[in-house]
Amino acid sequence: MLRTNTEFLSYIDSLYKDEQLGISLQNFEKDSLLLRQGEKNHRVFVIKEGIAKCFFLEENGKDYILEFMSKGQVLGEIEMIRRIDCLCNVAALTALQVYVIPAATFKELLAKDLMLNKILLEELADRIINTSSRASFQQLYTVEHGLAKLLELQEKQGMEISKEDMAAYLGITLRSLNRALKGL
Amino acid sequence: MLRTNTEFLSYIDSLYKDEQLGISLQNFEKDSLLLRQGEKNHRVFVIKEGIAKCFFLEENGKDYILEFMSKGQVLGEIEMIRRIDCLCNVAALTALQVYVIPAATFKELLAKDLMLNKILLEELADRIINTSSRASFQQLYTVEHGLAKLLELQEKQGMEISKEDMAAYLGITLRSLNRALKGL
DNA sequence: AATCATTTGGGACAATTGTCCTTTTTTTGT
DNA sequence: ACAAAAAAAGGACAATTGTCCCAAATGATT
Repeated sequence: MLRTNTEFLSYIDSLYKDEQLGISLQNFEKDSLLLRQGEKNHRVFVIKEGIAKCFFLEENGKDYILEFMSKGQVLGEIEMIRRIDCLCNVAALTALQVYVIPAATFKELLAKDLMLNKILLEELADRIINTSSRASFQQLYTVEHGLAKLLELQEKQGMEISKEDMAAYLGITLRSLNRALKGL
Repeated sequence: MLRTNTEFLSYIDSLYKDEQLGISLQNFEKDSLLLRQGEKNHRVFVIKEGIAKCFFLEENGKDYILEFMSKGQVLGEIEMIRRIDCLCNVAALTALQVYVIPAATFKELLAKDLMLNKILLEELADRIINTSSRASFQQLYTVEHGLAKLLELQEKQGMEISKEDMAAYLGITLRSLNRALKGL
């Protein structure tokens, strides 16, 4: 649930030293938006420190949190690979330090660097496993099952999530979350 | 919803000619299982003709259909990339003709062929877009919205799906599907 | 300490969905 | 054509979830 990718982090750490590539470090404060759903994007972020959330804002005003991202997670790469506008919003849940890779650099590496390709393939495959397992689980089990799983993960990661975010992660209302919490 | 990938199909078409690679063609009859959730897998399939469904079978006995796959779609690649047992079941909805790529060949290509890497990255990125958008939509909108969208897609693809599969795709019971159909 | 504003939790009712089981329709075999 | 079997549809009730709104708790300000 809190995704990390140490391999990607050390890969990018070493690329950072090569000044040719124009990779920089940037800070975002808590609650700022790194990517805004539907807008153009021209860089790729890799989280060095902190936690972000990726979420859809649906037309009916409801949020759905896809993932919580931490060390070594890439942001904006899907948009770059598929040449589309931002799929979802990405917001900083804590202060963030991120590597920023310019579009040109990322595309060049994609076209030439087998190591990047390998790491990305593994990351995307993993996300598919996660996202699809979760979709299935959330559709076919009760909210209480989903909540129990979420609390377990949260415990294990030692991470605290606001109730609003928990509800958005489960795809339910706050009211239902409160009820489910009682029921445990 | 009915995923295809013409680029992948022509790529594999040309690889097939190289006999060194040991890629073969195989037929599956309607309703047969290509991959069984939880079992080991040692090859990658690419659909040349026909339609398959990927679905989870949850412990409570319910099915959730992830995708309907057709021409040019890869099966088993995630398992190969992440070295895991089959994530879900894959069943033939129509008679199928598929290319079969041995594990060794696929891994070698992964390690050396930038073209394969590129095509796969684009395919996986696209699946993430699909799966996550759908998860969000299904969680945050009513069944009727989801059904309307499904019927629309089905119409557009000129594909017919059994009611049981429609329900499994929407993650609801047959009873609920029938009710929703009335409601339109 | 008192007041106001903001956040958090829950009551009441309506709407949605699941479960179970019966009824209706379709298919199959003779 | 008809009976038997199988598949599909729907009724009735229970459980779950959402909506709307109010009450309690918390926090900031004077």
